[in-house]
Amino acid sequence: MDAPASALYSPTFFLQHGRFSITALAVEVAASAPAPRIPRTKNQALSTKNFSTVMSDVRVRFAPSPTGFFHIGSARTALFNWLYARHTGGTFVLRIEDTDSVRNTPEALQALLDGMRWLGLDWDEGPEKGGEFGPYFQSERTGIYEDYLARLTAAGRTYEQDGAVFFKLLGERYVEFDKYKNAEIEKVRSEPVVVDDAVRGHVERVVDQDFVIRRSNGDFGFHFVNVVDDLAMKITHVIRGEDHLSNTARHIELYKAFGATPPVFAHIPLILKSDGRGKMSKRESGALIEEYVSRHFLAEAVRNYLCLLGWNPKDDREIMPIGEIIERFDFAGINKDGARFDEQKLAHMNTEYLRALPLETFTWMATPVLEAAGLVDEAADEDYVQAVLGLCQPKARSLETMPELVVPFFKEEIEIDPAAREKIFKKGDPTARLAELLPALENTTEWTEASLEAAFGAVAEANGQKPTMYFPIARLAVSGQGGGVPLFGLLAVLGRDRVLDRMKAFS
RNA sequence: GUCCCCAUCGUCUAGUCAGGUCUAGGACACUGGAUUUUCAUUCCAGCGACCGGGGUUCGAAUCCCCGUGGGGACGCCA
Repeated sequence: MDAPASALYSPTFFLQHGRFSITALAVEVAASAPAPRIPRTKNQALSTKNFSTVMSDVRVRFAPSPTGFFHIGSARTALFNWLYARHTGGTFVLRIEDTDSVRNTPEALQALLDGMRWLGLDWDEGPEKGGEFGPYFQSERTGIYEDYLARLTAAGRTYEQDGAVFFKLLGERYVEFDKYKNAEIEKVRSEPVVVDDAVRGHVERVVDQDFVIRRSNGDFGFHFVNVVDDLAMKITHVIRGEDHLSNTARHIELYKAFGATPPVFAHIPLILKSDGRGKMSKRESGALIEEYVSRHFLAEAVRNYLCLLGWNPKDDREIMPIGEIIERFDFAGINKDGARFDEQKLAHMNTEYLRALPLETFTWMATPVLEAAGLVDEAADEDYVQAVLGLCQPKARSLETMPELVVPFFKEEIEIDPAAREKIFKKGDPTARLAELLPALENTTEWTEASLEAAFGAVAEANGQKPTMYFPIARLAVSGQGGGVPLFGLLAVLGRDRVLDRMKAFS
């Protein structure tokens, strides 16, 4: 944060260092939104326009298996691949590993594609998009696998056993008792495979057992199809979770058997549980993208947080427009150790993004949430809604909690919060204060924040009280709550009739 | 059990590759103040870490070794 004094107030400084650049984010979000007040759809695409990239030969892919929901770890892997493609001006391929026909359903695929779109991860080749290296569903690529298998067989690198096809390693064979498998296993003394990982550096591992590339039911195995597809689709960089690091040696053996040069591998750290042991599993709270969609998180915030889970720009920047992240994203900034998932920090980022939104956009996003809560309907006065939300935005923590904040504005029958009520009554009878307030408010000709504030001041003075004496009482009577939006904004927006009625009704 | 990867505040991390500027910086969380005459805003401060032990060196968070701890892989799952 050290900057020469002269640079302190330059726009550049703000853009590079300050939270001020959050305005740029807001603009970005706004730009991605359709015209204000059109109901927000779930799959609002996030704009990634407005930054220049140079085309390159880089080809990366995200290859999920659509077995249910969109896991946060998968999303982060997709995100890193996407970032790298956009950073290099390369191509981002989406390939669906749907070889397991039992677990893969159309709904699962839809959930995945929706999640990708929600996060703004657009793919250049893949489902619904096509491309010259298709098909992009593994279930439709059997012919290709047959061809590649034939090549391996022709080279004498396969054999059949129990109806399955095995990949045959090169090297001297011996039999050993394996404690883990609790059986005698045939092993191979093979040369260590070297992986020059873009994140982890030089890694060596020995593959000492032949492995299945085609199951006895005819399905091709993961290692085989993965390598064949990456080869056939001319993938140049494989960015995936560290759980695949030990598989990589096997994959490289296959590349070598095909006489091909392996792609660059980049193994990214795993996302670990918030507490407890091990990696984040789908059962963990907060593990699924769907959860953030349904809780009305801002996709930009989730994406920004995910970018920082395992990668960082090496300075103290955290909240950044996606264009800046794309510009700065590189393997050098990727960490090696697993990162625990911190929902609180995500929530904080979400709040920051929410507050930075232009009011129009904020209104456009919050309205459906209020509708879902039954507070607002089609007939609602748009100006009133926007006035209310204008009051709320600076105080809002999340869209999810907006309804409880705005209840007094949209429900005629307010409920008095017992705890807040008790706090007030402990300090003396509030109805006496209200009685002092009422005539003054009834006589207030103007109904603005300023005039109301003046009226409160006059009442306080006339009764020898501090104005603060009246504030919490008025708030409780009018909203039923002990906290919330600023008092005079509350009174002004609520309007004279409602305020007076509620004060009179309060007991 | 075997192999691979990793190791800085409670959490995410900067600093490590090219050892000194690190009495270790930032963010979240937490605690305490201030300001906002009310408030779920804002500001400030505090708390708080180099896993342990050996080396190498004038000097180590940074390099080496050994422990320990954490993570992952070892399927006819992907």
